[in-house]
Amino acid sequence: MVRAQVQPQPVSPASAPEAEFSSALYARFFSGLADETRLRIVRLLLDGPRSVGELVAGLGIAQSRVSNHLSCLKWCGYVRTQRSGKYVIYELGDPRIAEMVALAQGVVARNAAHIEACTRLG
Amino acid sequence: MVRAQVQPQPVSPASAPEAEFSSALYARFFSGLADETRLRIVRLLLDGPRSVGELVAGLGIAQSRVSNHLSCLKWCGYVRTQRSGKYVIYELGDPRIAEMVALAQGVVARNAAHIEACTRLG
DNA sequence: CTATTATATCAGTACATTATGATATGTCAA
DNA sequence: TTGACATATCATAATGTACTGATATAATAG
Repeated sequence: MVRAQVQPQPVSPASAPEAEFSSALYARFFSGLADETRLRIVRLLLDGPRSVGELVAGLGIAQSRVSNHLSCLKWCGYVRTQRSGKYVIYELGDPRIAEMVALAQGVVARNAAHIEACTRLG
Repeated sequence: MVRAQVQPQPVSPASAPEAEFSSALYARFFSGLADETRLRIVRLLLDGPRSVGELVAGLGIAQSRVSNHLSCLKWCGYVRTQRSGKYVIYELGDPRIAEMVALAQGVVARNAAHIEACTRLG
């Protein structure tokens, strides 16, 4: 990730025709949560909107790294932004994100040992 | 992915202590769905249990490739297996998987254009 | 306008994941 | 047994993604 050449652009509302299921699209979407840093960001945002600086502080990693991941999350619709003076405030883009994380929590809890031992991913 | 050296092993039931949230673990879990092939497999299994051969036929890709992805999905708890003679039958490992996919559907539909245009993932 | 702080972008490199093809293992039927 | 089919594993090559550090853009204060 993190090869940002283009900026996320606002998409005209309701432009998506109830998406006939494209696995490639969904895979890309889930990739948004398939990274530890991005997941930590989403977790922080579950508690409410945060500026980039607050996220950088909360995560304890380089600003450019955070910014790149935020950009990625924005593309996928996980977050949206709003400028406030010289700050940019990020917040979750959809209430269903929280639900997805909650559901995952149940499945992960049931399989934590397995997942931990997995030799392929992450 | 697909560097299988070890076999998924059964985990003692209820061995996970309601998981204090580990982002690394969750990221790994979501990685399970962050691949087009694996998502196609999950979709096929939404319709019911399938043998490996049926999945290979349905996907139209190499058997070893399917097998590797299945192994991956098994680690993460997305699927479970059951041998039936010389066949191995795969089925979804948890009803919450279907819910997660359904939720994602809503968010993706809302952001399809964005995600499609994303230059980083997938 | 200039300096300062906040955020975003990018090239290069390091690293991780995926696909392929060959081969191994398991099951059954004859 | 042996042969045939079903599934799993693995090494290697190809590809994709993440991190770093430098720099660019944006907004504000002085």
